[in-house]
Amino acid sequence: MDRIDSSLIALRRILRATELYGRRIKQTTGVTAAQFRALQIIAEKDDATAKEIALRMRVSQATVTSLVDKLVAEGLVLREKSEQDRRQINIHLTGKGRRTVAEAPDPLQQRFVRKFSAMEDWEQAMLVSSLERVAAMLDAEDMDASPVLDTGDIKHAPDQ
Amino acid sequence: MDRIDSSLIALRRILRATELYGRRIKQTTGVTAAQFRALQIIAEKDDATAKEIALRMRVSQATVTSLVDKLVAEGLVLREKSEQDRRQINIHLTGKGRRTVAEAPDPLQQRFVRKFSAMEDWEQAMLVSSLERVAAMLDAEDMDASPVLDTGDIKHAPDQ
DNA sequence: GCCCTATGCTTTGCCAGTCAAAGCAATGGA
DNA sequence: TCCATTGCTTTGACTGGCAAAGCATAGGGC
Repeated sequence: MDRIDSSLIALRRILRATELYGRRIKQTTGVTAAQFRALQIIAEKDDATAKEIALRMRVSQATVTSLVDKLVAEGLVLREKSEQDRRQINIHLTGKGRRTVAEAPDPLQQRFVRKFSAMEDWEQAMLVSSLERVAAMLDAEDMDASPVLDTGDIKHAPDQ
Repeated sequence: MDRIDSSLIALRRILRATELYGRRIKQTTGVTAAQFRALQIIAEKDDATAKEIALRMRVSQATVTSLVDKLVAEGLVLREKSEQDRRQINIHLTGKGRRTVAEAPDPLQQRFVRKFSAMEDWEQAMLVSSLERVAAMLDAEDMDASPVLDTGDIKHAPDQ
């Protein structure tokens, strides 16, 4: 087994792990991964327009509409017409939404953070540089990825 | 920005890159990523049972049934009752299926392989060990991942 | 040889995410 | 005043995914 195989297998495992965690979360909690991602983007500045979310998530506006529909149904966000430009809709968090973002459990990310924190300094450095290297290898276009995995937010990861 | 953030961002970029590539392939080729993954598993031994595919892909048998339905509709595979155990179904490739697997373009994986090959020996080694480390951090259970990314197969990657 | 349980797959019915295309509403020139 | 543009939603469709129920076969145990 050569290194190319090994690296591809490892990548595949990473991909699969996030996929499986996503599914599990969908089943156990109310908010799904995609919905939560949208929620986080809104939470960053406490509100956002549909277009903004669509651009950040790299999905169509139609998709955002349906995601936001669900968030509204859950009482996590509210729609409100912008006063400046009444075509725009400001989507902003409710108290419940804010709480959800803050408290959302994220087993995958927590797991990562916990184990990462336990690593030696040099190991951490190596890992970061390797991951960034791989990311650069894979993504063609610019990406404004925020520090967010599919299903969680580092900023609020509880067990540090 | 600390290392945890950096590593999570990099991970997110990797995830997103594969996600976007998957979408692009879905749009340009007939087969979707999930369907192609199933096809590859079948191709490995030229045939497979539904259960086998379900286990390898970590999805339910019901899901496999629907994926195979689509592959059958596309004329890529055929279902055939096993002679040994008539409860089992052998799913095997057609000529078209074999051609599809062999020729399927895989920009993401090709890209990775090309860049990986261009790296220094020590860099390759570091990358492999880092990726495996991360994979181990993320996946709880054992995983028998084959050397296959979401959308392609290293065995047939053309540009070496 | 007959039951009964286990096994392998499909069917049914559901939900989420995603898009394209069409539609509606407001903006902002010309 | 009109019209093109912009921002969002609606509609309708497709894929992936699951659980539960159903169907057919296999294989013991008696």
